[in-house]
Amino acid sequence: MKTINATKGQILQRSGELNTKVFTVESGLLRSYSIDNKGKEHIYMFAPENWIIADNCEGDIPCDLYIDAIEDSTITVTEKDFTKLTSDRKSLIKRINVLQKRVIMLMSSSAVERYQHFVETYPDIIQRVPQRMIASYLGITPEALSRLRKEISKN
Amino acid sequence: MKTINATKGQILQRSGELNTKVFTVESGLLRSYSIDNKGKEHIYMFAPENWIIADNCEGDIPCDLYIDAIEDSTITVTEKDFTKLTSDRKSLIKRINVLQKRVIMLMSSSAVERYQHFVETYPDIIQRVPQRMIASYLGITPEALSRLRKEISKN
DNA sequence: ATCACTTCTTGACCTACATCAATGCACAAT
DNA sequence: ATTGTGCATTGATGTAGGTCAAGAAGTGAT
Repeated sequence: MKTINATKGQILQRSGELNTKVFTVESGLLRSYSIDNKGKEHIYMFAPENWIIADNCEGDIPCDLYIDAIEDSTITVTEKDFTKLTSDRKSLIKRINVLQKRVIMLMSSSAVERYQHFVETYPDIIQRVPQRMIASYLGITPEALSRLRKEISKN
Repeated sequence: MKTINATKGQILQRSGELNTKVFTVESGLLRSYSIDNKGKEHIYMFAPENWIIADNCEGDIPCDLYIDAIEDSTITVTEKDFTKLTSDRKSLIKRINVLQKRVIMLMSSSAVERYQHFVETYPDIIQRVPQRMIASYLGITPEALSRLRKEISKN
């Protein structure tokens, strides 16, 4: 654990990095964001004084988020130590990670992409619930899901 | 902590309830969802076997989510006990709660509503970041935010 | 003072998805 | 067999917000 100063615009973490750290903002303002396949930024969160900001991935997994300073900031940086976590806290962090991906997807992916991601991630659920519920989970109407499936099956 | 059986369609928790429980699915399938002001359902999550499902609010706060059974299910029900939580776990749960609200909003609220909610929730952030970043957080373009602010200021 | 740079705004047009309404289809109850 | 009920599909049309392009206004550097 150490304390660093970051100047406005300085990037502290890039998407794809491993063994990312946890940043605690002493003063200033940080943000985390992803960049989609069209190069567009999507802000996941802002972190002013006393907030903690990090990508909620495990150490050996490449992270999804960029983190940079919106203002000149003072930050303490700590290692993630998953070995020290209770299984209980670990599962909370995993849940946060799932939600992080969901938020990013809702902001940056089309209905087709969200559907395909859902099918890959929860193939078993698809078999067990009516389509209108999948639509409701994806944030679209049953009509839209029906049409989009038709479109996908053509290719 | 007790074990119960729920039949398909049975509602286990309604939006607005206090002191909501934590449900662990032994067998079957549950879902949690919110209902927006137009009466439309938005599914927040599915919970098959071995998943835990709950509204991530503190005991004395009215919850946002309905929970019901999509299949006949066997579930263990436990009390939330916030007094027993480490502050560390408490803050993870709070973060999950914030993300829960964000996911629901992204699925069920208009850009105007999301903006107004942001202004109320983070009035300080608004002062410190350029509008285009607010737009990026809300999941809209800077142009859309500009127009929407103009519209709001008329009334 | 001027230039470069960024942000915000505005206009014209476009598109992904919503809404509304009708139809077909499967399965359960009588 | 028939009627009902919920789900999926399809068509026609509507709309929130996106895209692209052009100013306008502020800010810092030289």
